[in-house]
Amino acid sequence: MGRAPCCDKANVKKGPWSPEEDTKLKSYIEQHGTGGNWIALPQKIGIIHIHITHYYSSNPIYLSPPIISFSKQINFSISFFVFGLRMFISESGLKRCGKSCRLRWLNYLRPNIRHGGFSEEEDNIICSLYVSIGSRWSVIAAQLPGRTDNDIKNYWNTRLKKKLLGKHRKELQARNKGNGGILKQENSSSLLLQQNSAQQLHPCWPQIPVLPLSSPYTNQSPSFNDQDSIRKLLIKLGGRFSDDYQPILDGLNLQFPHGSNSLSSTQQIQEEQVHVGSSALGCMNSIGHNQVQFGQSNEYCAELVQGQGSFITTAIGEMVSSNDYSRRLLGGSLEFFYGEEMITDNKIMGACASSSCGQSTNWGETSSSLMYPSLVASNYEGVRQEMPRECAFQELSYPGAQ
DNA sequence: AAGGATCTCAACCGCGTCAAC
DNA sequence: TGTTGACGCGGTTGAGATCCT
Repeated sequence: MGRAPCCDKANVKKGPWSPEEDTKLKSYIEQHGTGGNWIALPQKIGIIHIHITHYYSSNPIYLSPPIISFSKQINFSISFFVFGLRMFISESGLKRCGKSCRLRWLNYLRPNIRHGGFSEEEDNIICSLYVSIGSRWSVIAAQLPGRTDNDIKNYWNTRLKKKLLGKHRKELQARNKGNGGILKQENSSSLLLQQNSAQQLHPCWPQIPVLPLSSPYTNQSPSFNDQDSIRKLLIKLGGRFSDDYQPILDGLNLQFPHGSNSLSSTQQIQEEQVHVGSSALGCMNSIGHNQVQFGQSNEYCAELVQGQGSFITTAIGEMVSSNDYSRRLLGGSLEFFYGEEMITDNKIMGACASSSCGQSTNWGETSSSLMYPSLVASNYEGVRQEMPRECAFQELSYPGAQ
Protein backbone atom coordinates (compact mmCIF):
# COMPACT_ATOMS: atom_id res chain seq x y z
CA MET A 1 0.00 0.00 0.00
CA GLY A 2 1.38 3.35 -0.99
CA ARG A 3 1.73 6.45 1.08
CA ALA A 4 -1.25 8.75 1.29
CA PRO A 5 -0.78 11.88 -0.81
CA CYS A 6 0.02 15.00 1.16
CA CYS A 7 -2.62 17.00 -0.70
CA ASP A 8 -5.39 16.70 -3.21
CA LYS A 9 -3.30 16.33 -6.32
CA ALA A 10 -6.20 17.10 -8.61
CA ASN A 11 -6.90 20.42 -6.97
CA VAL A 12 -3.43 21.89 -6.74
CA LYS A 13 -1.54 23.82 -9.33
CA LYS A 14 1.84 22.55 -10.46
CA GLY A 15 4.65 24.10 -12.43
CA PRO A 16 6.26 27.51 -12.22
CA TRP A 17 5.01 29.99 -9.66
CA SER A 18 3.42 33.22 -10.80
CA PRO A 19 4.38 36.55 -9.22
CA GLU A 20 0.93 36.69 -7.65
CA GLU A 21 1.40 33.34 -5.98
CA ASP A 22 4.81 34.40 -4.75
CA THR A 23 3.35 37.54 -3.27
CA LYS A 24 0.60 35.67 -1.51
CA LEU A 25 2.94 33.15 0.02
CA LYS A 26 5.57 35.66 0.98
CA SER A 27 3.15 38.09 2.52
CA TYR A 28 1.46 35.41 4.53
CA ILE A 29 4.64 33.90 5.90
CA GLU A 30 6.11 37.29 6.71
CA GLN A 31 3.01 38.11 8.70
CA HIS A 32 2.07 34.81 10.25
CA GLY A 33 5.01 32.53 9.85
CA THR A 34 4.54 29.01 8.63
CA GLY A 35 2.53 28.01 11.65
CA GLY A 36 4.58 24.87 11.85
CA ASN A 37 2.44 23.14 9.29
CA TRP A 38 3.25 23.51 5.65
CA ILE A 39 0.53 21.15 4.53
CA ALA A 40 -2.17 23.31 6.04
CA LEU A 41 -0.60 26.58 5.00
CA PRO A 42 -2.08 26.96 1.51
CA GLN A 43 -5.59 26.77 2.95
CA LYS A 44 -4.79 29.42 5.50
CA ILE A 45 -3.64 31.86 2.93
CA GLY A 46 -6.40 34.27 2.19
CA ILE A 47 -4.83 37.65 2.18
CA ILE A 48 -6.29 40.82 0.80
CA HIS A 49 -3.66 42.55 -1.29
CA ILE A 50 -3.90 46.20 -2.11
CA HIS A 51 -2.01 47.08 -5.25
CA ILE A 52 -1.34 50.58 -6.41
CA THR A 53 -0.36 51.18 -9.99
CA HIS A 54 -0.32 54.00 -12.48
CA TYR A 55 -3.57 53.82 -14.31
CA TYR A 56 -1.77 52.82 -17.48
CA SER A 57 0.50 50.26 -15.84
CA SER A 58 -0.21 46.59 -16.00
CA ASN A 59 2.35 45.82 -13.33
CA PRO A 60 0.96 46.56 -9.92
CA ILE A 61 3.18 47.86 -7.20
CA TYR A 62 2.50 45.62 -4.27
CA LEU A 63 2.27 47.01 -0.83
CA SER A 64 4.00 44.82 1.64
CA PRO A 65 2.97 43.83 4.17
CA PRO A 66 -0.70 43.84 3.27
CA ILE A 67 -2.85 46.24 5.20
CA ILE A 68 -5.59 43.79 6.01
CA SER A 69 -5.45 40.04 6.14
CA PHE A 70 -7.89 37.22 6.59
CA SER A 71 -7.25 33.62 7.40
CA LYS A 72 -10.49 32.71 5.70
CA GLN A 73 -10.43 31.93 2.03
CA ILE A 74 -12.47 34.27 -0.10
CA ASN A 75 -12.19 35.28 -3.69
CA PHE A 76 -12.76 38.73 -5.05
CA SER A 77 -11.06 41.69 -6.68
CA ILE A 78 -11.92 45.37 -6.86
CA SER A 79 -10.28 48.03 -8.94
CA PHE A 80 -10.79 51.80 -8.73
CA PHE A 81 -8.93 55.05 -9.40
CA VAL A 82 -7.72 57.67 -6.96
CA PHE A 83 -5.82 60.75 -8.18
CA GLY A 84 -4.72 59.03 -11.33
CA LEU A 85 -3.58 55.91 -9.50
CA ARG A 86 -5.26 52.58 -9.87
CA MET A 87 -6.05 50.86 -6.59
CA PHE A 88 -6.40 47.15 -7.04
CA ILE A 89 -7.66 45.01 -4.22
CA SER A 90 -7.67 41.31 -4.75
CA GLU A 91 -7.82 38.14 -2.82
CA SER A 92 -7.75 34.47 -3.61
CA GLY A 93 -6.48 31.32 -1.96
CA LEU A 94 -3.33 29.54 -2.93
CA LYS A 95 -3.95 26.37 -4.83
CA ARG A 96 -0.60 24.85 -4.15
CA CYS A 97 0.64 21.78 -2.36
CA GLY A 98 2.13 22.52 1.05
CA LYS A 99 5.37 20.89 0.06
CA SER A 100 5.52 23.09 -2.98
CA CYS A 101 5.00 26.16 -0.78
CA ARG A 102 7.78 25.09 1.50
CA LEU A 103 10.14 24.57 -1.39
CA ARG A 104 9.25 27.87 -2.97
CA TRP A 105 9.80 29.71 0.28
CA LEU A 106 13.06 28.01 1.16
CA ASN A 107 14.59 28.15 -2.27
CA TYR A 108 13.34 31.42 -3.61
CA LEU A 109 11.21 33.68 -1.44
CA ARG A 110 13.10 33.50 1.83
CA PRO A 111 14.94 36.74 2.64
CA ASN A 112 18.65 37.05 1.85
CA ILE A 113 18.68 34.32 -0.74
CA ARG A 114 21.48 34.66 -3.25
CA HIS A 115 21.33 33.09 -6.67
CA GLY A 116 24.24 32.45 -8.99
CA GLY A 117 27.56 34.22 -8.86
CA PHE A 118 29.40 31.63 -6.83
CA SER A 119 32.77 32.90 -5.74
CA GLU A 120 36.02 30.99 -5.88
CA GLU A 121 35.93 30.69 -2.13
CA GLU A 122 32.46 29.24 -2.22
CA ASP A 123 33.64 26.77 -4.83
CA ASN A 124 36.38 25.68 -2.49
CA ILE A 125 34.02 25.31 0.39
CA ILE A 126 31.63 23.24 -1.64
CA CYS A 127 34.45 21.03 -2.86
CA SER A 128 35.87 20.59 0.58
CA LEU A 129 32.57 19.66 2.07
CA TYR A 130 31.63 17.41 -0.81
CA VAL A 131 34.85 15.57 -0.28
CA SER A 132 34.21 15.32 3.42
CA ILE A 133 30.55 14.46 3.57
CA GLY A 134 29.38 13.73 0.06
CA SER A 135 26.16 15.04 -1.40
CA ARG A 136 24.64 16.33 1.78
CA TRP A 137 23.60 19.53 0.18
CA SER A 138 21.67 20.81 3.14
CA VAL A 139 24.73 20.52 5.35
CA ILE A 140 26.85 22.20 2.72
CA ALA A 141 24.27 24.93 2.27
CA ALA A 142 24.31 25.56 5.99
CA GLN A 143 27.91 26.68 5.62
CA LEU A 144 27.14 29.12 2.84
CA PRO A 145 24.84 31.89 4.03
CA GLY A 146 22.22 32.80 1.47
CA ARG A 147 22.71 29.67 -0.55
CA THR A 148 20.14 26.94 -0.77
CA ASP A 149 20.79 23.26 -0.97
CA ASN A 150 18.99 23.15 -4.29
CA ASP A 151 21.18 25.88 -5.71
CA ILE A 152 24.35 24.22 -4.55
CA LYS A 153 23.22 20.87 -5.84
CA ASN A 154 22.45 22.37 -9.23
CA TYR A 155 25.67 24.31 -9.26
CA TRP A 156 27.70 21.25 -8.45
CA ASN A 157 25.95 19.03 -10.97
CA THR A 158 25.97 21.47 -13.83
CA ARG A 159 29.08 23.57 -13.41
CA LEU A 160 31.46 22.88 -10.60
CA LYS A 161 31.93 19.24 -11.46
CA LYS A 162 32.72 20.13 -15.05
CA LYS A 163 34.92 22.98 -14.00
CA LEU A 164 37.01 20.69 -11.85
CA LEU A 165 37.21 18.07 -14.52
CA GLY A 166 38.29 20.61 -17.06
CA LYS A 167 41.01 21.89 -14.78
CA HIS A 168 42.31 18.45 -14.11
CA ARG A 169 42.26 17.48 -17.74
CA LYS A 170 44.26 20.53 -18.67
CA GLU A 171 46.73 19.86 -15.91
CA LEU A 172 47.17 16.28 -16.95
CA GLN A 173 47.70 17.28 -20.54
CA ALA A 174 50.23 19.88 -19.53
CA ARG A 175 51.95 17.38 -17.31
CA ASN A 176 52.03 14.74 -19.97
CA LYS A 177 53.58 17.19 -22.38
CA GLY A 178 56.17 18.44 -19.96
CA ASN A 179 56.84 15.13 -18.33
CA GLY A 180 57.59 12.82 -21.19
CA GLY A 181 60.49 11.29 -19.30
CA ILE A 182 58.35 9.82 -16.63
CA LEU A 183 55.86 8.63 -19.11
CA LYS A 184 58.53 6.88 -21.12
CA GLN A 185 60.10 5.49 -18.06
CA GLU A 186 56.91 4.15 -16.71
CA ASN A 187 55.04 3.24 -19.77
CA SER A 188 55.70 -0.37 -19.15
CA SER A 189 53.78 0.10 -16.01
CA SER A 190 50.26 -0.75 -16.67
CA LEU A 191 48.35 2.12 -15.22
CA LEU A 192 48.99 4.87 -17.67
CA LEU A 193 48.63 2.59 -20.58
CA GLN A 194 45.49 1.19 -19.24
CA GLN A 195 44.24 4.56 -18.34
CA ASN A 196 45.01 5.90 -21.75
CA SER A 197 43.56 2.95 -23.51
CA ALA A 198 40.53 3.08 -21.34
CA GLN A 199 40.05 6.66 -22.31
CA GLN A 200 40.53 5.90 -25.93
CA LEU A 201 37.87 3.32 -25.60
CA HIS A 202 35.73 5.58 -23.50
CA PRO A 203 36.73 9.13 -24.28
CA CYS A 204 33.90 10.49 -22.26
CA TRP A 205 35.15 9.05 -19.03
CA PRO A 206 36.27 11.91 -16.95
CA GLN A 207 39.33 12.54 -14.95
CA ILE A 208 39.69 13.12 -11.30
CA PRO A 209 39.14 16.72 -10.42
CA VAL A 210 41.90 18.97 -9.36
CA LEU A 211 40.98 21.10 -6.44
CA PRO A 212 42.57 24.31 -5.33
CA LEU A 213 45.90 23.71 -3.80
CA SER A 214 46.72 24.45 -0.26
CA SER A 215 49.25 22.96 2.05
CA PRO A 216 47.34 21.42 4.83
CA TYR A 217 50.05 18.98 5.62
CA THR A 218 52.97 21.21 5.93
CA ASN A 219 54.21 22.43 9.25
CA GLN A 220 50.95 22.13 10.98
CA SER A 221 49.53 19.15 12.57
CA PRO A 222 45.84 19.74 12.84
CA SER A 223 44.78 19.48 16.37
CA PHE A 224 42.54 16.54 16.65
CA ASN A 225 43.00 16.33 20.35
CA ASP A 226 40.06 18.51 21.09
CA GLN A 227 37.59 15.82 20.33
CA ASP A 228 34.80 17.57 22.13
CA SER A 229 34.95 20.70 20.10
CA ILE A 230 35.06 18.71 16.92
CA ARG A 231 32.11 16.71 18.04
CA LYS A 232 30.22 19.87 18.84
CA LEU A 233 30.93 21.35 15.47
CA LEU A 234 29.81 18.23 13.73
CA ILE A 235 26.67 18.11 15.76
CA LYS A 236 26.10 21.72 14.89
CA LEU A 237 26.06 20.72 11.28
CA GLY A 238 23.14 18.42 11.85
CA GLY A 239 22.08 15.58 14.04
CA ARG A 240 21.97 12.91 11.39
CA PHE A 241 25.31 13.98 10.17
CA SER A 242 26.89 13.85 13.56
CA ASP A 243 25.62 10.36 14.10
CA ASP A 244 27.02 9.14 10.86
CA TYR A 245 30.39 10.49 11.71
CA GLN A 246 30.62 8.95 15.07
CA PRO A 247 33.10 6.39 13.80
CA ILE A 248 35.21 9.14 12.37
CA LEU A 249 35.10 11.03 15.60
CA ASP A 250 36.10 7.92 17.39
CA GLY A 251 38.85 7.49 14.89
CA LEU A 252 40.19 10.87 15.79
CA ASN A 253 41.73 9.31 18.82
CA LEU A 254 44.32 7.91 16.51
CA GLN A 255 47.68 9.52 16.54
CA PHE A 256 48.31 11.73 13.64
CA PRO A 257 51.11 10.40 11.52
CA HIS A 258 54.52 11.62 12.37
CA GLY A 259 55.28 15.01 10.91
CA SER A 260 51.75 15.29 9.71
CA ASN A 261 52.83 14.17 6.36
CA SER A 262 50.98 11.08 5.57
CA LEU A 263 51.93 10.80 1.95
CA SER A 264 53.32 7.57 0.84
CA SER A 265 56.51 7.73 -1.10
CA THR A 266 54.65 6.44 -4.09
CA GLN A 267 52.28 9.29 -3.95
CA GLN A 268 55.04 11.78 -3.57
CA ILE A 269 56.76 10.43 -6.61
CA GLN A 270 53.64 10.70 -8.62
CA GLU A 271 53.21 14.35 -7.78
CA GLU A 272 49.60 13.89 -8.50
CA GLN A 273 48.19 14.57 -5.14
CA VAL A 274 45.65 17.20 -4.77
CA HIS A 275 45.07 18.66 -1.41
CA VAL A 276 41.57 19.50 -0.69
CA GLY A 277 40.11 21.79 1.82
CA SER A 278 41.48 25.25 1.71
CA SER A 279 38.48 26.84 3.21
CA ALA A 280 38.31 28.06 6.71
CA LEU A 281 35.53 25.89 7.90
CA GLY A 282 36.82 24.76 11.17
CA CYS A 283 36.09 21.22 11.96
CA MET A 284 34.75 20.09 8.67
CA ASN A 285 37.80 21.37 7.03
CA SER A 286 40.07 19.99 9.62
CA ILE A 287 38.69 16.65 8.77
CA GLY A 288 38.74 17.44 5.10
CA HIS A 289 42.35 18.39 5.26
CA ASN A 290 43.36 15.20 6.78
CA GLN A 291 41.14 12.78 5.10
CA VAL A 292 41.77 13.81 1.64
CA GLN A 293 44.98 13.41 -0.11
CA PHE A 294 44.08 12.99 -3.68
CA GLY A 295 46.34 10.47 -5.23
CA GLN A 296 46.43 9.55 -8.83
CA SER A 297 43.65 7.13 -9.45
CA ASN A 298 42.37 4.99 -12.18
CA GLU A 299 39.33 6.61 -13.61
CA TYR A 300 38.46 3.55 -15.57
CA CYS A 301 38.05 1.46 -12.51
CA ALA A 302 36.58 4.29 -10.56
CA GLU A 303 33.86 4.63 -13.09
CA LEU A 304 33.19 0.96 -13.15
CA VAL A 305 33.20 0.64 -9.44
CA GLN A 306 30.90 3.51 -9.02
CA GLY A 307 28.41 2.59 -11.65
CA GLN A 308 26.92 5.35 -13.70
CA GLY A 309 28.10 8.85 -13.37
CA SER A 310 29.17 9.00 -9.76
CA PHE A 311 32.83 8.65 -10.51
CA ILE A 312 33.75 11.64 -8.50
CA THR A 313 32.49 10.14 -5.32
CA THR A 314 34.41 7.00 -5.97
CA ALA A 315 37.42 8.96 -6.92
CA ILE A 316 37.14 10.85 -3.73
CA GLY A 317 36.81 7.58 -1.93
CA GLU A 318 39.99 6.41 -3.54
CA MET A 319 41.62 9.63 -2.68
CA VAL A 320 40.67 9.21 0.90
CA SER A 321 41.88 5.67 0.93
CA SER A 322 45.15 6.65 -0.62
CA ASN A 323 46.05 8.52 2.50
CA ASP A 324 47.69 6.61 5.27
CA TYR A 325 46.20 8.74 7.91
CA SER A 326 42.77 8.56 6.39
CA ARG A 327 43.01 4.84 6.25
CA ARG A 328 43.92 4.72 9.88
CA LEU A 329 41.28 7.24 10.66
CA LEU A 330 38.66 5.21 8.93
CA GLY A 331 40.10 1.82 9.51
CA GLY A 332 38.21 -0.47 11.76
CA SER A 333 35.08 1.54 11.66
CA LEU A 334 33.62 -0.10 8.61
CA GLU A 335 32.20 -2.78 10.77
CA PHE A 336 30.19 -0.09 12.42
CA PHE A 337 28.24 0.25 9.22
CA TYR A 338 28.30 -3.08 7.52
CA GLY A 339 29.74 -5.76 9.67
CA GLU A 340 32.10 -8.44 8.52
CA GLU A 341 30.16 -9.60 5.55
CA MET A 342 30.13 -6.23 3.90
CA ILE A 343 33.79 -5.83 4.49
CA THR A 344 34.44 -9.10 2.84
CA ASP A 345 32.33 -8.14 -0.10
CA ASN A 346 34.03 -4.83 -0.34
CA LYS A 347 37.27 -6.56 -0.93
CA ILE A 348 35.92 -7.54 -4.28
CA MET A 349 35.66 -3.90 -5.12
CA GLY A 350 38.98 -3.35 -3.53
CA ALA A 351 40.51 -5.81 -5.94
CA CYS A 352 39.73 -3.41 -8.69
CA ALA A 353 40.37 -0.13 -7.08
CA SER A 354 42.81 -0.56 -4.28
CA SER A 355 45.77 -1.02 -6.52
CA SER A 356 45.24 2.43 -7.81
CA CYS A 357 47.00 3.80 -4.79
CA GLY A 358 49.78 1.33 -5.23
CA GLN A 359 49.45 -0.15 -1.83
CA SER A 360 48.24 -3.34 -0.45
CA THR A 361 45.48 -1.92 1.65
CA ASN A 362 42.13 -2.78 0.20
CA TRP A 363 40.34 0.17 -1.14
CA GLY A 364 37.07 -1.29 -0.16
CA GLU A 365 37.98 -1.55 3.44
CA THR A 366 38.35 2.08 4.00
CA SER A 367 37.15 4.13 1.16
CA SER A 368 34.00 5.81 0.12
CA SER A 369 31.97 2.94 1.35
CA LEU A 370 32.47 4.38 4.74
CA MET A 371 32.07 7.92 3.76
CA TYR A 372 28.99 7.29 1.69
CA PRO A 373 27.21 4.35 3.12
CA SER A 374 23.98 4.94 1.32
CA LEU A 375 25.78 5.31 -1.92
CA VAL A 376 27.53 2.04 -1.59
CA ALA A 377 24.46 0.33 -0.35
CA SER A 378 22.57 1.42 -3.39
CA ASN A 379 25.28 0.96 -5.92
CA TYR A 380 27.02 -2.08 -4.72
CA GLU A 381 24.81 -4.67 -6.29
CA GLY A 382 24.74 -2.72 -9.48
CA VAL A 383 28.48 -2.57 -9.48
CA ARG A 384 28.78 -6.25 -9.09
CA GLN A 385 26.50 -6.77 -11.99
CA GLU A 386 27.93 -4.12 -14.22
CA MET A 387 31.59 -4.53 -13.56
CA PRO A 388 33.25 -6.39 -16.38
CA ARG A 389 35.19 -9.34 -15.09
CA GLU A 390 38.36 -8.30 -16.79
CA CYS A 391 38.32 -5.08 -14.87
CA ALA A 392 37.06 -6.33 -11.61
CA PHE A 393 40.04 -8.53 -11.03
CA GLN A 394 42.55 -6.88 -13.22
CA GLU A 395 45.76 -5.98 -11.52
CA LEU A 396 46.34 -2.32 -12.01
CA SER A 397 49.52 -0.80 -10.86
CA TYR A 398 50.87 2.64 -10.50
CA PRO A 399 54.16 3.94 -11.71
CA GLY A 400 56.50 3.42 -8.85
CA ALA A 401 54.20 1.09 -7.04
CA GLN A 402 55.57 -2.20 -5.94
C1' DA B 1 18.15 31.76 -40.19
C1' DA B 2 16.84 27.28 -38.65
C1' DG B 3 16.76 23.55 -35.96
C1' DG B 4 19.07 20.23 -33.27
C1' DA B 5 22.01 19.61 -29.17
C1' DT B 6 23.25 20.94 -24.79
C1' DC B 7 22.85 23.46 -20.57
C1' DT B 8 20.55 25.45 -16.59
C1' DC B 9 17.71 25.50 -12.79
C1' DA B 10 13.06 25.59 -10.68
C1' DA B 11 10.10 22.29 -9.35
C1' DC B 12 8.57 17.65 -8.47
C1' DC B 13 8.86 13.00 -6.49
C1' DG B 14 9.59 9.49 -3.33
C1' DC B 15 11.60 7.99 0.72
C1' DG B 16 13.71 8.13 5.47
C1' DT B 17 13.09 10.15 9.85
C1' DC B 18 10.75 11.75 13.69
C1' DA B 19 7.22 13.27 16.72
C1' DA B 20 2.55 13.00 18.23
C1' DC B 21 -1.01 10.15 19.42
C1' DT C 1 4.45 -0.20 20.79
C1' DG C 2 2.43 0.59 16.46
C1' DT C 3 0.38 3.92 13.36
C1' DT C 4 -0.03 8.15 11.15
C1' DG C 5 1.25 12.31 9.11
C1' DA C 6 4.44 16.12 8.42
C1' DC C 7 9.07 17.49 7.49
C1' DG C 8 13.29 17.48 5.18
C1' DC C 9 16.36 15.64 2.05
C1' DG C 10 18.59 14.03 -2.27
C1' DG C 11 17.75 12.50 -6.87
C1' DT C 12 15.38 13.40 -11.04
C1' DT C 13 12.70 15.78 -14.51
C1' DG C 14 11.45 18.90 -18.00
C1' DA C 15 10.74 23.54 -19.90
C1' DG C 16 13.08 27.35 -21.38
C1' DA C 17 17.50 29.38 -22.62
C1' DT C 18 21.65 29.17 -24.98
C1' DC C 19 24.99 27.29 -28.02
C1' DC C 20 26.47 25.06 -32.15
C1' DT C 21 26.40 23.51 -36.80
